[in-house]
Amino acid sequence: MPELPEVETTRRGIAPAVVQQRIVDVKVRERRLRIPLTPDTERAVLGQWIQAVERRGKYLLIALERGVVLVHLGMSGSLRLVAVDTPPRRHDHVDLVLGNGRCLRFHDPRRFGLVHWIESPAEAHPLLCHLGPEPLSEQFDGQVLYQRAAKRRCAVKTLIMDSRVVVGVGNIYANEALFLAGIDPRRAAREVSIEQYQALAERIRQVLSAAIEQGGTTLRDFVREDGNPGYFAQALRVYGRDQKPCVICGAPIVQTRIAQRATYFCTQCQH
DNA sequence: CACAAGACCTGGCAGC
DNA sequence: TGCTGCCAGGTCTTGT
Repeated sequence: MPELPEVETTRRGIAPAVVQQRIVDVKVRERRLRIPLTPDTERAVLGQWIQAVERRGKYLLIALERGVVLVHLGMSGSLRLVAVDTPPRRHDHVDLVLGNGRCLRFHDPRRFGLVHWIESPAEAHPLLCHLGPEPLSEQFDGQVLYQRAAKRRCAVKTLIMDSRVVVGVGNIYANEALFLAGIDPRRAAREVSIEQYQALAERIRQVLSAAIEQGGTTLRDFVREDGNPGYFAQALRVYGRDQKPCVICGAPIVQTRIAQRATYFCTQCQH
């Protein structure tokens, strides 16, 4: 699913329709999410006005008058805006029914995602308080990566996917950014130079920004708030391209596994 | 502290 | 047409 660009695409899609709306009903069809959805969430949320829709890493924060609804899309989740009378489909677990006759509907076949109400301040919540900087903010650069890499023998790919180091970089965009930066994903994090980390940080920002502009990457599950896919999949240079020619040098892209995750790279272009 | 591996789930697909 | 096994965009927890 959803890495940062898909979550940001969802945020931008739903915000105009839900901000300044009142939650007039909450329908829960499945409580067994990553965090079980308890009745106090419904009780707390009902009748409140939505103030804003923000994002922290891959979490969506629906800010209410009192507290915040945290939404995470896990691997297979999506949020859609539908008319109130739209019949639910399989795996449509939660509806927030709004005063304007629309409904924010959470769908997640694998149930790795969550919908969870918390009291403010959200930043202090255990799910959010250890998160690293936002990759598209001023707080993030090559220096941050280099410092955090200091004692770490894990692969550089694993480092940039660690949400305590930087948020939002999932498996697809980690592969893509390392390709664009010309860095072998298997390299030990502490062996990578500051110059290379500066290039890598720049490429992470670039690939995430480009993906947001395209509405994210749809491989199978992800849909935008209007039910349409994102279009960045066609721009992927290495992810999913095992044995296909490198777009730079033509050598076959190689697939391997790093920390249990599919990893794609060009042995000619990445060192 | 750093790291690897397992756990959580369902659905889609390849191969037999 | 089944059935089986493997794979998938993400974290969190456990054990070394």
